[in-house]
Amino acid sequence: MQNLDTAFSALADPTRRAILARLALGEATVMELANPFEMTQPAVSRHLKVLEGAGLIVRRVEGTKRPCRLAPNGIAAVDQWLAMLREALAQNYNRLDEVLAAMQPETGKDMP
Amino acid sequence: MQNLDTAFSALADPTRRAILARLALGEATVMELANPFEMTQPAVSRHLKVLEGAGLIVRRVEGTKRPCRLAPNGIAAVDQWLAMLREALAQNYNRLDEVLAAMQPETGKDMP
DNA sequence: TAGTTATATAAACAATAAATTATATAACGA
DNA sequence: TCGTTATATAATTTATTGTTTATATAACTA
Repeated sequence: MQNLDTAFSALADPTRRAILARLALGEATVMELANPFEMTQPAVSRHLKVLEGAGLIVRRVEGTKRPCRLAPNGIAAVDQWLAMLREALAQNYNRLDEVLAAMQPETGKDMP
Repeated sequence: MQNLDTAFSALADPTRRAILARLALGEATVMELANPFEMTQPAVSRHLKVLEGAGLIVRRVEGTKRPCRLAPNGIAAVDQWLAMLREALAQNYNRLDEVLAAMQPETGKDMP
């Protein structure tokens, strides 16, 4: 699934996660994002393009500025996929529970 | 945070996600994982190494086999980070709610 | 012990990605 | 209109990643 590829690899970069964390506080322009990071403006522009392509942020036009904000449903696909893993882990845990419950409680056996 | 880097970039590869999805059904050896994918065994071994390095899977030794399974808390860090984003989005949504609530309800205006 | 099976590691290569510098576009303000 | 500000794009370089083939290790099996 292409969407998951782009979303996860967008999230894999620490600068992009920092940008998202900044946007969690509210809208910001490209320069407002570029300043705190020791990084050139073109570099930040590219990161924003990646985040936009992954559906994690949206931008509007305000004169010469392009304020960015978090996309409301940006992490939906990622959440859904991870939910599958979580569910599988929970089921495995339950299965382990069953195994432990089914075991004859043989006295004196040391079980880790 | 190094852990998030490795976890997210491990999840960014579709083959590795497919491996995790397979392991969601239960333990599997390297060859059991390699067969369904049209991919050589060394390639799968490398993917498994990446997943193990990211803390997403664990392996045990069973004779000459190395069965893999999902790591119980593998996605904990990822979950936690994404929870931050979700919370931020919810807060932004509440803020929007406040704005809408504070607006004078001018009659006849069409509001989406 | 010899052969086979299961996995890991190394070397090599193509493709991708992140960064920088330099330059383009386009709106604003004097 | 001219200079400045905000952002985007292009070209280039360096680093990383995913893959394959070839080879190594190590445990079963006959």
